[in-house]
Amino acid sequence: MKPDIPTLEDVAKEAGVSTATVSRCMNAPDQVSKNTREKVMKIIKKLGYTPNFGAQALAAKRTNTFGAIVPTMSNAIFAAGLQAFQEELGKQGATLLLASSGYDLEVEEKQIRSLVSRGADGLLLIGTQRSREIYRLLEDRRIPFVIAWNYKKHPTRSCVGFDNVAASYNLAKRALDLGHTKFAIISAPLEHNDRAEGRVIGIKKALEEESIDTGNLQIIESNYSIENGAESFEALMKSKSRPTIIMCGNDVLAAGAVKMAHKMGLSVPGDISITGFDDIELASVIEPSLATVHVPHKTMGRVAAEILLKKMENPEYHSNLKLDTRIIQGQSLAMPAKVE
Amino acid sequence: MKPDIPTLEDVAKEAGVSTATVSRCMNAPDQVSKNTREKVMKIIKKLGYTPNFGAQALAAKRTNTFGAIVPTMSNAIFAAGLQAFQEELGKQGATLLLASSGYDLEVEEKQIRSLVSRGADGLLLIGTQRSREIYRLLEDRRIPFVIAWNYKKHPTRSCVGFDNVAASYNLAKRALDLGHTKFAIISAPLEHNDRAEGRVIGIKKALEEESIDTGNLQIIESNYSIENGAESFEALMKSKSRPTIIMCGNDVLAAGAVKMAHKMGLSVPGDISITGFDDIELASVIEPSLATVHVPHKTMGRVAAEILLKKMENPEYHSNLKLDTRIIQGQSLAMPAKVE
DNA sequence: TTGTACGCGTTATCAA
DNA sequence: TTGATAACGCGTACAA
Repeated sequence: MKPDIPTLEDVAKEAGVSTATVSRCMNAPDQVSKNTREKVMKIIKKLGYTPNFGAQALAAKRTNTFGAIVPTMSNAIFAAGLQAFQEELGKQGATLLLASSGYDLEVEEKQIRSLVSRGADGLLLIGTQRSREIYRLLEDRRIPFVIAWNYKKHPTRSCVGFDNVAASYNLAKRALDLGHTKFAIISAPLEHNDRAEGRVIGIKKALEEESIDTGNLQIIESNYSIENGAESFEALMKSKSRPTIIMCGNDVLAAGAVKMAHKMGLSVPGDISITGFDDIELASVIEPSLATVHVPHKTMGRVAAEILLKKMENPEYHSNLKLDTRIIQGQSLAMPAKVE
Repeated sequence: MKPDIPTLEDVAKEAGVSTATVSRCMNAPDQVSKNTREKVMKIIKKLGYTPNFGAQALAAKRTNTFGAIVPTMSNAIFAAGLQAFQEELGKQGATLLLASSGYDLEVEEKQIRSLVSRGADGLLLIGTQRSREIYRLLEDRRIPFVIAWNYKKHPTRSCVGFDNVAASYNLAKRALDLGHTKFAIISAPLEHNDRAEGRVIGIKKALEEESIDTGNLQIIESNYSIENGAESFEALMKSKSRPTIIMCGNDVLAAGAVKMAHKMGLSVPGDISITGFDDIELASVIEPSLATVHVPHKTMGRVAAEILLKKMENPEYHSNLKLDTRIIQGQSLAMPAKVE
């Protein structure tokens, strides 16, 4: 009556061989004669045997499972990257354990511990900001990990990302070249988010090079949603010193800004220029099309998987890979109406 | 030199108690005297002990891990639903094992087997289309699963979804009421996708009720991307019998259609009405705003988790939950230019 | 090429 | 309240 789950032993008995032989059929087929192998495989199929993961992990000390912790799955950029990450892992028969931290470093830390204790063979992490102890934990246990979505040269750690500061700097530079001097920023929350932080830093750097005071630069921090982008935009445009350009930390916030601009009867880029970041599909649908920064999210996910798999084979392997970004010259960025 | 990972035994020795006591400290704290418990917990912290997952699974026969298989993570609707699913699980200390099948039923089947052998305590699946054997496998092994994103009454299986047919029917009905008679459809690929299929069926049903011939109704199947939506739209508008309304299987395809309409110098909804499905954020940013169907994706993810957790406690529990959708009356749907 | 037998780190049963 | 100890299912030396 019990729907007993077949074990290695069941297969062995039915096939008239030892459990060791059955085990070898699955893990090292060449060590078994073709004859017995075929016999065993038939029984395996017949019984619908699948190895017990716990036992396997316990005995073999590896799980063929990789963990990833992203701030959120609702963000298209992580979704696309994860998709690529998982596809690459899938090719090697590995599985993905996924958690999302909600941009909370403590939650992330718990999840790292959880994934580690679940025997993750390797980890994909976003950004570099986390406690020393957690890095220690990973390094002590020799758990390969790779950091994505932010580039930071490091002698032993691996990362695949891009230079948020430089990308943002370049975009701001372009705005300056067009004659803009009155900037404002709508950023994702900066705390515990080195990507968002980098993007703001890049803008400030560009402004300072042109001797524009960044002391009273207006920066609104806003959670990832179109609605929030719209609200922040409204607030900025109602302030006493209207900017001529609003640079947004990501395309979603920018989309909200554009939406609100229309609602307020403002022309983009006639009355106000708006820029985004990420180049998600959304950017091309908005009218006017969004000036933004293209980031190779899928490539990042795929490469992260590759690095992790290489680290599995050779623990000494590491790689700091900086991917290129490029500015998408959308119509939402143009010269300011009146250059003083 | 080895960064030996502490085990239950290490903790037991250091604390001067038995392994059983340490185990109880973690799993049934009330069965241990406050005194020893505190002593043990201190050692656990000190040594940085975390239970070995494999061993735990092997001994306890449950993993506190749930699996989910989605067609793709790149689709915002699944991303949002998964996010909610995971958050709900997280509250109960459970973790998510995630895989994506790329809309391939065979891949999905492999992944189900993989997740099962990994000891997933329960599964979230999308849609109802899969082989009998796989349902048998799950039911034989008494693995709780819940089907989401499509509703189908069933005496023993659980699902939380919505009626794709009815929702789509209602939207088509509204278009008919406005006077449209010449329809065309841009759908997601229909094979192995009961949601997409249902949406087409709903439209056909509405048309047939008005005695509109659906025999030569133009349906283009198109993969999920703005670009594909645009191409399909162009093809339809260049055909000899131009429709007055194009109903799209999802908002992303619809966004592409709107984009191409602008490019072709066509006014929406003046020259052509366009509808979407899903009501992702994108729908509200497009101009004109998209007429679409709101689907409670997050709720679906959350409820799916709740059902699964209930099934864990009581294997007999099951629930067929139909969530409501509602039509979003966007500006992209209006009366046709000339009603004949 | 195949089989024997031990160990992996927990949980859970049964005594004490 | 605590401690021995037997599973749990598999991988893998080692032996045959």
